[in-house]
Amino acid sequence: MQWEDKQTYLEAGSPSHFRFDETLVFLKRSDQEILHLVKGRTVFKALRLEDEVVLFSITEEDGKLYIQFLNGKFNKAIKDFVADYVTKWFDLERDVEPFYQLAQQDPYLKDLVKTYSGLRVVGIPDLFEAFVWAIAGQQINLTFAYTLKRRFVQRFGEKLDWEGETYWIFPQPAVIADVNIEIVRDLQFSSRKAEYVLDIAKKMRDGTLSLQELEEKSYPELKKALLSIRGIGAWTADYVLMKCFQMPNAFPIADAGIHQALKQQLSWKPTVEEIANIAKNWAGWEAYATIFLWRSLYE
DNA sequence: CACCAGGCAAACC
DNA sequence: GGTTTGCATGGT
Repeated sequence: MQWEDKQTYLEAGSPSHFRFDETLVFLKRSDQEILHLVKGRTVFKALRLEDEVVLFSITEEDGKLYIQFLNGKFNKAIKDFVADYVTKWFDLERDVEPFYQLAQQDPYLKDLVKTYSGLRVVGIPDLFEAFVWAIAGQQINLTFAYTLKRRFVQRFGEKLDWEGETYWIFPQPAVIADVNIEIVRDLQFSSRKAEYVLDIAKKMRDGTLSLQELEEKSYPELKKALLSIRGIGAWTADYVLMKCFQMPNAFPIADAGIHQALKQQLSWKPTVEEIANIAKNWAGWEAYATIFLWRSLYE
């Protein structure tokens, strides 16, 4: 992904099989989302890197993507960081042509890839955020999961006020590592989930768990490493591999949403074995099959 | 009022 | 060892 430096903004050609408007649909799916703001066809987001907070926007026009820096901070380190973040966030670097090839021949995907053509994985590049979101969302409905995330961010995160809007930034592990667990429980995290989140925050603060170290590993090694962490089971491991590590073969097969989406096509609820069988045809692209199935659930 | 949600670990046979 | 249970609350 080549982002061209235009001083106060970056520009890149929109990749093929990418529809910015599908990304926007995903980003707008909850009105409780406070980690970004969508206005019209533009996304606004704030990020912290070291000792600076950067506010930027992303939009698309005439087949080109633009990242605009809004609060006067755009040195090279910031530009590189934000360009990398956005590239991962929207999975822009992936050649998804092979997925479309197989999906067009697949009975469960062929209509979906036509209807939602250009949909990509919208990731969670921040590892700690990915863990917290996945753990918070275990075994509860998405509405309540968003409520938990919003409370967590508003209680522990930092914010940037800019031209009448508030931009929240997800808290760093070091902040969460030292909070009283009772405060997290008061946000209506279960005791277990609060423990998981604090354990992970401590590991990340202490450096015994880090993105750099994990990035070196292959899929099976990485999954094994994640499964050894308390609170991370098979579903969460694959969810994080898909959303943070951008692994197209990650597949949270026990996911309730996958089961529900396939149930609508089959008119009965498939077992995990039946899904594994169906998914043989998706080899290497299970994460992409998953997001199209999820997409079919919100009309 | 049941039962299910983008599950998991600990307790229990 | 495989199976059951508690967690938290909102939606249907």
